[in-house]
Amino acid sequence: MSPSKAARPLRKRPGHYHHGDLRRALLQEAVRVIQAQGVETLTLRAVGERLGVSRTALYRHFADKAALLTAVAREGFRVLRLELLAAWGTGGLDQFQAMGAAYVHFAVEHPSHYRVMFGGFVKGEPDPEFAEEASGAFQALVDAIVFLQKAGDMRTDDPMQLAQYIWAVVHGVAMLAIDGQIEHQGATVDELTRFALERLRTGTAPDEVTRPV
Amino acid sequence: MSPSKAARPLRKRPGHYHHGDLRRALLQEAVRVIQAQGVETLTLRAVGERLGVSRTALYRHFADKAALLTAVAREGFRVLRLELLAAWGTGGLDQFQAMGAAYVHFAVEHPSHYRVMFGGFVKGEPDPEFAEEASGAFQALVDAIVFLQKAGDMRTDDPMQLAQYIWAVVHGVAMLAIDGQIEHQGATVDELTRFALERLRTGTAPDEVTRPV
DNA sequence: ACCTGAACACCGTTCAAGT
DNA sequence: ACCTGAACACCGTTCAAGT
Repeated sequence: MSPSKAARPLRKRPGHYHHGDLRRALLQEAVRVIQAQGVETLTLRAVGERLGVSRTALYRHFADKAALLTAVAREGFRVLRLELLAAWGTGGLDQFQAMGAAYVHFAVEHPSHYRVMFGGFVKGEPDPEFAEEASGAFQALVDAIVFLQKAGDMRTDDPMQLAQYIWAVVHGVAMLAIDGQIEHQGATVDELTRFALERLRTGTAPDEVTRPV
Repeated sequence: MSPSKAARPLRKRPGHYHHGDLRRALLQEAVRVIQAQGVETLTLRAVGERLGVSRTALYRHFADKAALLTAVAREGFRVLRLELLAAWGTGGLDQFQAMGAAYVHFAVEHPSHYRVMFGGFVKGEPDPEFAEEASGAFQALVDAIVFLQKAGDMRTDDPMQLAQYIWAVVHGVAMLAIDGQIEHQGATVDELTRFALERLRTGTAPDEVTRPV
């Protein structure tokens, strides 16, 4: 068996002074632990040990534990944005539905990531890069809404307000799904997601009582 | 200045062996700390010290820290249910809107309570009393939906599914509000709540294209 | 029954010192 | 520049002992 040929060394070779790309390895390992066992079990000491590095080495790359979590959240928003954009594609009402489904799907596939992103771990206005990534994902939604409005497929309220509302809906479904509150009641996440997106579409449809022909 | 005449002694009188109602005092103090500084700063040692009690006295009343938090969450669901019922009153479409507003209001007024209730601190199926309280609040919503359906004021989908959807909407708004993501964008929580409830109403209205007279 | 005090096995973080 | 190892000030939890 040859060792895994991962692009980056996960573990420092003993005796070697430098790790190579410790920052990336730290992030990767943090995500792995969070994914596997939850945020609250993440300890910096265990991360260091697993990487074959002293427990204080981390402080060369992150100010503290909160900074590490912020970096994880930032990465989460980046991936989320990409998946939203992929679902949206060239745009349209059906693709908008797909975007909503992709949102919930992301949360369900990366529950711990999602919790770090929205769990209140990122306080105040700490990291500008984080804020940029988060608002980037939000912007993908706003853009889609404006597109639909121009096509006459969505009511023409303030796009920002619509975006916040729609975000709240998928965010709510995602959170309940992660907390297991949906399946606990005999329903499935997919069913609820479909239903929610259908209600959402009805609720945001253009109110053209008399459609101009 | 006479001392506050609170019904229960917050602090044990030194020398006295029993506290009086330590369980209630612990709960009360935990809520105070969480409210003031957030869940993550809550330490059992500080709680004990503030109550003038050893740091292990707590274990006579709660199995561990998680059990204390579960008790806080349970109390939160109880208060939430009461406030939802108060807003609903004798029922009706307007009262249903008031119920939604009351939900968001509760979250905004008790953000740390709310975080404990939904932050994933309560794992698995630990406390039956907690589960009962949580599903009691949910039931208030289901009952209101059935009422509206009978009155012909809401579409007649499965009430459970509708309830989950509506819960997701207000939950989403509440979470975004608590995270400061709404005001961060120049909007107010009240505006978004109003808008969301309006869209919600449109999306769940009975689809009677031809209304029977 | 209820509370105490010492002890255990952990944390995150700091800091002088090494390479 | 980057990493180390000891140390500091914390945690939650246990347990024999007191009343």
